[in-house]
Amino acid sequence: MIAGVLVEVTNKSVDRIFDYIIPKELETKIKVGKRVLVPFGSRSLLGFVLEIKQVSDVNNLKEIYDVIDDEVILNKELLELGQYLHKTTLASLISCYQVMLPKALKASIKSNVNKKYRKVYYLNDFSNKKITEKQQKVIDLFKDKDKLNRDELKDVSLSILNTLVKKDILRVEEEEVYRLDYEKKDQKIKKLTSLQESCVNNILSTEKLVSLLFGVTGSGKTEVYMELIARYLEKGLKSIVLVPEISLTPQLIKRFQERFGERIALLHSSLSDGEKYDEYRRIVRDEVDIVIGARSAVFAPIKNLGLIIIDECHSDAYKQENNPRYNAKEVAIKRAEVNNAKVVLGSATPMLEEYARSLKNVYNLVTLKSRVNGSLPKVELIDMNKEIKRSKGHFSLPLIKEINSVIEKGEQVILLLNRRGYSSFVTCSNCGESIKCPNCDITLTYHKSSNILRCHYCGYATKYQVTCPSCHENSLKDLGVGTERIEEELNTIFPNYKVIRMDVDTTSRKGAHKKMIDAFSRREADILLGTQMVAKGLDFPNVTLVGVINADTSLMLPDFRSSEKTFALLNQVAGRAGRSLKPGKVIFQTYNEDHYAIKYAKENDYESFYKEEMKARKLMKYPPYYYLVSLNISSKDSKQALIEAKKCEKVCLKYLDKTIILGPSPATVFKKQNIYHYQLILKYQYQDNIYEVLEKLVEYYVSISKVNLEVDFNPIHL
DNA sequence: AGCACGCCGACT
DNA sequence: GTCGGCGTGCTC
Repeated sequence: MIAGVLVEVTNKSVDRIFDYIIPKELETKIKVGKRVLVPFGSRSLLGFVLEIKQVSDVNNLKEIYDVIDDEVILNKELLELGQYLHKTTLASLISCYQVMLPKALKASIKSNVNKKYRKVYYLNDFSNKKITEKQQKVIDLFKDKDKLNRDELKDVSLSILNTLVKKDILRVEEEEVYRLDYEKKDQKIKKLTSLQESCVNNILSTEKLVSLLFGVTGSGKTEVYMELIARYLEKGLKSIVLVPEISLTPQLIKRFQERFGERIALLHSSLSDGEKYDEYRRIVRDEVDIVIGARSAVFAPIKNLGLIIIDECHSDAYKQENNPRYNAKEVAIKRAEVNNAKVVLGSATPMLEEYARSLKNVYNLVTLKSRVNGSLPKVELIDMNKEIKRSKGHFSLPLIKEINSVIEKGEQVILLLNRRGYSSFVTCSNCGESIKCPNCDITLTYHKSSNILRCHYCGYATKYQVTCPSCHENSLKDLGVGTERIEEELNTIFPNYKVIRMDVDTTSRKGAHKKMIDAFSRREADILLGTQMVAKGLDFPNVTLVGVINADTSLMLPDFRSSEKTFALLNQVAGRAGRSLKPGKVIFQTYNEDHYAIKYAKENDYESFYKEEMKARKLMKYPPYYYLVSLNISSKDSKQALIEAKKCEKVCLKYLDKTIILGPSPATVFKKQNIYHYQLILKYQYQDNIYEVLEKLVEYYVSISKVNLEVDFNPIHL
């Protein structure tokens, strides 16, 4: 018998099936979807068995060394889903399979993630054996149990146990354990409002595959999700809940655990590889009813899948920005089709694509217009063009006043620093030069705590010095605003208020995020200052003021979605205020009072924003009116990169007759890790052959090792 | 991707 | 004469 194996090498040139002879002794163990160890050239590699057959076209086959798994890793659905990803993203098939699996189950010879075991002791017959007093005490512990694990025997010294084992009174076995502990939570079920109830019924009764739950912040979308999950469970159907990584807060997890107890699996980046492996195995073993996780949780091989919920469906976090460049929303819809399941998208600010599909009746539109508690907070705009003169640092007088009055009342404040694209960098005030990475074409980011400048692309780091390398004056200054800087300003303006700073730097340590949120909800601080993180999904009833330091920085990005992103961010952060009985207030500081994204965010007027933005998209031929594809052509040799980019343009011009082709132009980051990047943008409405043509093009570049072509369908950024 | 093979320069 | 640079080509 012959096995067709896809090996672990993530290179297009070997991304195909290699045939191997199955040795007799492995014939019963080998199955499609299991991992095997095979000889490959001069090395040994892991690979997935994708087919088992009688004959091969290749002679001189080698033999499979070994089978790795007892159970199948890639079941039928995952096998097909991988093929689907491969076809729709043009990424290598092996990378499509790897992305679906936790590290422990990827085909990788280097992975050392294993099951965790602990010792369990069983009591044997001990009649007519001599037993000391201490030993008897241990035996007494077994009085109504047939086994005890090491934790339950932690008061007993190991030497006593060892003696008992030697005397054959106790028997030891290794027992597999899960690493994650679940605190038992008291069950809480909130009664739904009649509005929420009718949303649930609407979604349950729709014929449509996808429903869009369009609900303002604080309208209780999570309650709707939980009720839907419960109703599906009554039918024996299970659910996957996707949440953007950044919104997957301990608060949210706790709410689900209070409702559904232990039958939840979490798949989430702050878990260790071992913990993820355990959670994955609980899913495979059918020990959970609900999977909650970030993007890749959409691949969770849960049985009897009935419902996939995608919360904050406007978030760009559902798109993977490296290969395979898939979008979890599309995968969810694909899985729902295959499993005869339903998809629920939820957001207060849906992506234009999603709202447009709902208006066209492709999706079932369900609206949840009012808040559970009270009304939406009042938003005030501060025109920083006028206010900057009387401001202290980045804080306008009205914002300072408001912060004071709120904290005097014993209430709390959230401050958002809209930092996108504006991280802290260093510029020479003499010659105007800013410090760039020698390998990549971007400015280095200044990290104050360690006093180094670091490149976010390649990790290059250098010590910060005041001497400018270009004009040799001592004039290098730290510009741009970071949360650290704002924190300092806060400490100067409000020396008596306690501030918690939450950003990538302060939350990277495991559990740090949860600690900060807990501390803030216990009112151990007056102000929570942070980046996007503070805008997403947090629920603090005592927060009555939300301030946005710089509402408009994200408008400046060279990105066709910048208005949409700004609107969504402002809308969300505003939603953090006044979530309980106390009314909330929101202040946006801005230099662009009249921009429609700011104006409609102030009014909380999604529909008007939608109409205005749709006009712009139509005019500029952007989604949802046009589909986009971005091609990235790269090479160590910048000239060759351009030559090949022009070649690609020619091919597109020739075969893609109904497509608008832009470029080639230098990519947003032209030089990255000493490789030069050119970009082509394709825009089309109807172009049936586009996958075929681009697949051919990708194939062609497999054989050209000096040049690389990457294709991104429906890119989020350009 | 790795790793072997192979063909040229600078060293004990 | 040999060590080692990295360009090229192959992996069932």
